[in-house]
Amino acid sequence: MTLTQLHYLTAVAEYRNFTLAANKCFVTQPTLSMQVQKLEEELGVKIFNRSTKPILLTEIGEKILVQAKKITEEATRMQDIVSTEKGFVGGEFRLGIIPTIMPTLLPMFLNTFIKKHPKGDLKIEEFTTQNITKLLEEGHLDAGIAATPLGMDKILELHYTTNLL
Amino acid sequence: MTLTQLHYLTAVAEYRNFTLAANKCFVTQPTLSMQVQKLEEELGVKIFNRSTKPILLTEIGEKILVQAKKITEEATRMQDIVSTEKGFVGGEFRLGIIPTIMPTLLPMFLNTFIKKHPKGDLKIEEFTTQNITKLLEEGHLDAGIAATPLGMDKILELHYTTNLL
DNA sequence: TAAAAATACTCCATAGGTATTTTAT
DNA sequence: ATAAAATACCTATGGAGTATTTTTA
Repeated sequence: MTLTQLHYLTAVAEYRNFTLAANKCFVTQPTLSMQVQKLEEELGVKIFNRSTKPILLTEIGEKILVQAKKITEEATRMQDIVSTEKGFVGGEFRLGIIPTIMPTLLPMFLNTFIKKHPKGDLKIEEFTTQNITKLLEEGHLDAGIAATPLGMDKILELHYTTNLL
Repeated sequence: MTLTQLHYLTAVAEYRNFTLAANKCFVTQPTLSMQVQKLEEELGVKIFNRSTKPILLTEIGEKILVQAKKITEEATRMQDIVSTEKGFVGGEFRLGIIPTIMPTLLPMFLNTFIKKHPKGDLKIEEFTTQNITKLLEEGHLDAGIAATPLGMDKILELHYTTNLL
């Protein structure tokens, strides 16, 4: 039993369709099918009833799904725990923000940030969207909140900051 | 992050010694060391302080260990859930046993069985060792308890029954 | 007959092993 | 000097992909 198999199992249960679940997991359908089969084999039971039109969980499959979610949930928390701990060792965290969304988005962000980084030293400054992206590239900001019509390309470049939020 | 890595991590934390932990996990010391290193690399933190005489967990390592135990515990429960469900769906469970060990081993077995299969319908009959192996092969028994000088080969043939006990 | 899951292979990433070196008491 | 962890290298299991063949509504 692997964590990957449990993720696949959860996806299939959610979408009730192997092909669709495979796409959502960014793997091919045979890969996902094989892993679910191996899990079923290891546990010695059928988790899904493939005969029905929308695939359905077997009786025992329902219980397996519940447990699978518990495990993957705890596994996710592992990453959170480490991120949180790592988050406040660096001390200062510099956030750039555009004036427009100050009153709306900032409270939401602050709420999340304070929960995750109670010891964090947060510095907030107002900038234009252009300056935020520039300062991020230069390393003068740790994160930025800006309007998104700056292109998905740019947003993807910031993936390394997402786990800090 | 894999469940195996979490098991290794737990073992090292318990024995405070990579070599000893490796033995307990039935792998070699380099294998275990590498997996712990990969976990540390993935999480981006040192879990153990190797400089101290008996290896010690780092501050963050302590928190990681707690979470690792939660995850592996839930993973173990998965097996239990399935075993329990499989245990009583078949209804009757036929156990062959040799007279010699009736008074000694049977109580131990019963204790385990009842815990795991509260709804199980257990049928116990006395047979000779030869008959037990024969009846197992023929499918007339679900499990047997016998003296082990019948050769490891025969015992290995019964591996599919071990998780029922 | 279409859409979806299962098979049959091929490939390669990596868990695991053996041998050795490095590092700390 | 010695016990233990790290490193280097090799092997092989199995996760993932492509192509194809069953299924079943």
